[in-house]
Amino acid sequence: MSQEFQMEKTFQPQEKEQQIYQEWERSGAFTAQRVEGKKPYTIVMPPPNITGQLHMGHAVDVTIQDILIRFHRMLGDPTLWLPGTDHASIATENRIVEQMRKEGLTKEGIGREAFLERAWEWKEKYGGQITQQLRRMGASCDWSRERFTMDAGCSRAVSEVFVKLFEQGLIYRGERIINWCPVCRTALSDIEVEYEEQHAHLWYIRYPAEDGGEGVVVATTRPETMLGDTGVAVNPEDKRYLHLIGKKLMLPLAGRVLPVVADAYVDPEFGTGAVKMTPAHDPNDFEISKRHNLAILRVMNDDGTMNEAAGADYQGLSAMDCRKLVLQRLKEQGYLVNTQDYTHSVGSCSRCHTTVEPLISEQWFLEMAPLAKPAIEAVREGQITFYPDRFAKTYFNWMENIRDWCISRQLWWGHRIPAWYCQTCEKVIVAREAPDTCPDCGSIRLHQDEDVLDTWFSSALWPFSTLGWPDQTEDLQYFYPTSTLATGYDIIFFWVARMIFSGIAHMGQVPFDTVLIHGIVRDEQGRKMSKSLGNGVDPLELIETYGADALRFSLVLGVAPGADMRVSSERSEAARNFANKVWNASRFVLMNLDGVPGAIEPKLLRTPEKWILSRLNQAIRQVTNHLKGNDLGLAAQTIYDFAWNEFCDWFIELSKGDLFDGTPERKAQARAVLYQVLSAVLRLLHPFMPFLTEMIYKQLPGHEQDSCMLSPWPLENEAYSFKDEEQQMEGVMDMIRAIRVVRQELKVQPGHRARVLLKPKPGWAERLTTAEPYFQRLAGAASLQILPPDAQVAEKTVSAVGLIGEALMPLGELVDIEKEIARLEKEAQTLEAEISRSRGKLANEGFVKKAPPALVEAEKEKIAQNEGMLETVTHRLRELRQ
RNA sequence: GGGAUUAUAGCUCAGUUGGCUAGAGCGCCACGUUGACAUCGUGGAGGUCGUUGGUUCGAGCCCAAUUAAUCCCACCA
Repeated sequence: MSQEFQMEKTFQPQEKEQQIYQEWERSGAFTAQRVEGKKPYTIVMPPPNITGQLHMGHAVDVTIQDILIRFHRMLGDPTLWLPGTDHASIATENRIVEQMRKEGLTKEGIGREAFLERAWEWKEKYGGQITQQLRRMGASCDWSRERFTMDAGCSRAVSEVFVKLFEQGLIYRGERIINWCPVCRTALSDIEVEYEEQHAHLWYIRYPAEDGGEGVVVATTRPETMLGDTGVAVNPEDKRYLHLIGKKLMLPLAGRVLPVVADAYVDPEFGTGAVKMTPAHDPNDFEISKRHNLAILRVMNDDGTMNEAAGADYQGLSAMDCRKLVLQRLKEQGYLVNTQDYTHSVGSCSRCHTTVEPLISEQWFLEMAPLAKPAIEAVREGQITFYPDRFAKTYFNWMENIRDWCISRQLWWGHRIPAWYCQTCEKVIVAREAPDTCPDCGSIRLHQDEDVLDTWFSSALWPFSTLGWPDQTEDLQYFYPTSTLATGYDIIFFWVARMIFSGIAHMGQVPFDTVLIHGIVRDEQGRKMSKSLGNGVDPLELIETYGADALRFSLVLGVAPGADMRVSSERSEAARNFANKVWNASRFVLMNLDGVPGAIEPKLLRTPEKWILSRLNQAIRQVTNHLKGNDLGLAAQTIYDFAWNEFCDWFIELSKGDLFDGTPERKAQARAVLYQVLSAVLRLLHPFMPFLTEMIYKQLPGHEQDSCMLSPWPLENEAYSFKDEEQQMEGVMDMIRAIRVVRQELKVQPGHRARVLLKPKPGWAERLTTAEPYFQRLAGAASLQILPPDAQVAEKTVSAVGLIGEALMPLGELVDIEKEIARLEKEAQTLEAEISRSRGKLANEGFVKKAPPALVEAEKEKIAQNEGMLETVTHRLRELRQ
């Protein structure tokens, strides 16, 4: 062991991780370089909101992207991972309002300008916090290119797009029924509304005829809206109501006169077959009313209270209070004819969970159909691939039924809509820069629209706005379109779909070729993590306890693409244990090296060395292919298995003989192989566990000045493909396992060393001439003696039967004949069952004729092996029974 | 109402174009301080891959039906 050797006995991630990250960042290695003629690998990071803390969703996002980025960096691709943050208009504004409320302040009280100042202060404070936390995860992104959705460049892109779409007629302003959140006091888009089933009532109310006749009974879930009714609709085919069509009804409480109209939309089977029309507060009523020219009467204020039009008795009441009063009055006056329990879904604001009110309002909309069409085609034609591909269906399903997007928000924090209204001539001016005068009348009395844009309007431009668009920057030309977009399935609609149509519309090219979708993180009980449940697991805490590498590894190992995952401390613990295993294997190798090992001499290699090198080749191939195929879980599993089961459990143990007691020549080869395999393992593992691997890599003799992150990805080496040695090792390992089983079943003390007399199958004797140390080290053998096939052993022995022959161990008084017979009988049974299974397969003509020849051969081989073992076992049994 | 997903060891989950004598981690049982690691080692028990049909030489994997659970979308008052 060298003097300066210094590795702790267990892996202690906490101390070193941040230091390593700082070194990486300082070195400039994250900064992307454009290399002409070389295809770059680019990811734009889904920008986390500046509202707060890193959560598990970010942790998954970041881990997946960082794995891909580090992999491609090591492959030698020019690699850009562009980070940034999102202003998160409504989420941030709510948080600031909340903060102000605690100080006794209101938005309106301090005014727009002061509010925006506070918002920018917030951004400075918390925007930096989350990017620091991304660093804790090990995210190797290019901070020199960090962007913010509201920085000058991104804002310019937003204006540019808005103006362009307006000029194309795709952005328009209009009065429509929108989803209104009375608490956030803003319009919402359809996907910002979450629906859930609620137990409610269906109230049946009589609307008498104008002349005092019976009229009709209507059913409603929202009786308070009757104050805004302007008609009643029935189905034109409905015989019950034919006589009323065109007649007038009297609206109870309000006393207004309502026309009865006929519209095919009305389902005669539902309720009473007569529907009250509240065009200002229901999207269907709005549509029907437009067809029949019914009046539109809005009875609710922006804060969810009833307005003047609702009537003096109701003005100022909340919708709920109004409902109670309306029902009471209807009851008193005899109009309420029935009340039914009823379950229906009610929409709530995805931000504050207040019930949204559909109401008519003048807003800005983006017409979707013309944008959606090419975006659907692009995915259909394969310009973009979804992984797993089923999410393409989700995408199609949404895009094919898409409705216009309400893009204006009655908020202050965000991109202010670049529209100005002339207060003299009422012209609407949409422009990139604030105009001085009205182009029509020359007036200088211009007023900018008060609203801001939906946060996702700017996110939709992220893949190109961050690269400098609308300028044709070198970055934009080189890095666009980007490569992979990794995100959770919960934001396919919010973000992925919108980036796709925006990229096509403004860049003429799709924004990325691959969409890698992951699931959401759940708690140990499988529940969604949420603030209200308080079941969120803090990734930073896990980093503190287990290290960032363990957290990262636990988020990909054993996780199928697109599948939800549960976090549990067991998972992190398992990953931490693996990190420790790698640490200790490295520690062992480093302890036993003496400077930089010499080259591997293929001619001097022994079987286990050829075996591990050959197996390494396969591991490299599999990990590489899995990573290229976006199967991160399988890639992680492959490294895990190779490093732990093959390298640690077998190879390191097998190398000890040479390392401790070998000739100088043998020692040198053992060192060289250990060094080479360890180096490859570290590099294969680096994308998953960057800190650990970097720490160890720098300790490898000869690599003190190198970075694992920047070292080349391991390649398969044809010269190290040794099929025969792999087979040999399989045989040896099988024999060793067989001996271990026998020893444990007979309860042989581990310290009790037994002579092993091995009767090999034909062809194996000469391959086992140097195997003694392996049996000594791993099978508790005192010695290994190879017997001729016909040798008679006089001593009382137990027998372990393996693929390559029979191992006899004189265990003296330990041998319990009865036990031994029982054990062998069981073994014989297993073998017989297996042989008959194989026979059955081969007896099947179809199998022999149609299955691949290699498979048929393998089956025959199995029979031969199993028969050989069975023969040995039965022979042995005969001897014992004598 | 439409679409999708899941159902594999006690628990949590892998299983890439059908070839599996079905794996891992945790848990369980037994043994273990042999010069990297008890955050470890060795061995073991434990599954008719939800159910029923079908395609195929061959099905955990493909098809159909069925049961159960979950999720998303949808304007039925």
